[in-house]
Amino acid sequence: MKENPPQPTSTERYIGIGELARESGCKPETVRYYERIGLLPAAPRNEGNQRRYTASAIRRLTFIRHARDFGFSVEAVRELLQMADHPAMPCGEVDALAKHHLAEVEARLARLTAVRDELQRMINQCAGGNIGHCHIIDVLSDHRLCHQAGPHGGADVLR
Amino acid sequence: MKENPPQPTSTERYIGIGELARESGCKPETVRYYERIGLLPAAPRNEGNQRRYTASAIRRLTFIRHARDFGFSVEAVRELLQMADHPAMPCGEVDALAKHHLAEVEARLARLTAVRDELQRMINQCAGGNIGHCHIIDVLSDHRLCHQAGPHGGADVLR
DNA sequence: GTAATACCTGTAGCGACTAGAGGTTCAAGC
DNA sequence: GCTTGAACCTCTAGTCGCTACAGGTATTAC
Repeated sequence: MKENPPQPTSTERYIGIGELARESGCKPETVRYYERIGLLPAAPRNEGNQRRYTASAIRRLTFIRHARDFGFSVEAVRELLQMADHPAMPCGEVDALAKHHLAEVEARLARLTAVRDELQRMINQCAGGNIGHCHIIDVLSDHRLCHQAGPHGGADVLR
Repeated sequence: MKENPPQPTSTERYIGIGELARESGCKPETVRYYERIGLLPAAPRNEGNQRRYTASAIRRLTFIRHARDFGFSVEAVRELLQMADHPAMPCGEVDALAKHHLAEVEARLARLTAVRDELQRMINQCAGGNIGHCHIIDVLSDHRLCHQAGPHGGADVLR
């Protein structure tokens, strides 16, 4: 089947989902997933029902991947995309979203750093005998042996 | 119905799942989940089919929670528990597991630190105009504006 | 013409829980 | 003894952000 897509500016080059995925550093499944959840608009199809994309889709998907790489949630990316689609609006909201995310990243960093320090301490203090006298097991058994007060930030410390 | 549990040392005090959960800092649902996946042994039941626990369950669950707080995966916790159950064995494996986990934590820390720095940079450079000239949107749109080379560590940078 | 590749839809799985429905048991007060 | 409300039971489905598969169709290269 020949390329015969819906009618945008007819000089534009169309690519398939595989090439789009390669260009923007993800997988075709992920592209379809983003379309399904509405991060990407439904792509026009050729006569064989396959999705055809233009350069603007590459740009949008690259933006999404980049924001995701920064750890923004899909919902945050959705908001960022909406904002990016309105260039005339003031960028206070973008700023706020980024700052909020930064704060979360910093909180995670703090918890993760505490966990690393405690892990290092318990490894350093292990004398290498048997498990009955293993400092690592001891620390895991008894929170009072930790240097930090309180829990380490919950089971999702790494998220 | 009176307390009339299966017959361990009959002086031991039995508690319900709610108290166990409170004592060890998690929820009853989580306790049942841990039993289902085999981290906790199936608890003995009273005549009304409710789980009854002794102090040893509190210790085991506290160990699990503490290890999870450190970011050990459930599978790693399973291994740690097996090791802790054999106090006469040498603790080399415990040590190796902890060191492996430490390496992962440090890798995450490095990625997260890079993300934080880049986030900070893009927020600092935002002049506060409109979205069309927003440095945050620009950086997200174009990876070349990042100071770091390569991707930031994938979408799961925060895990 | 044929074979390899790319694409399609729909569904299920991952990890580590969490939440809810709909029912049973327990503990306490009267 | 009765009633009330909290705690408990099982089973199922939902969370997040994909990823993988099954079973089919379209395109492309030779």
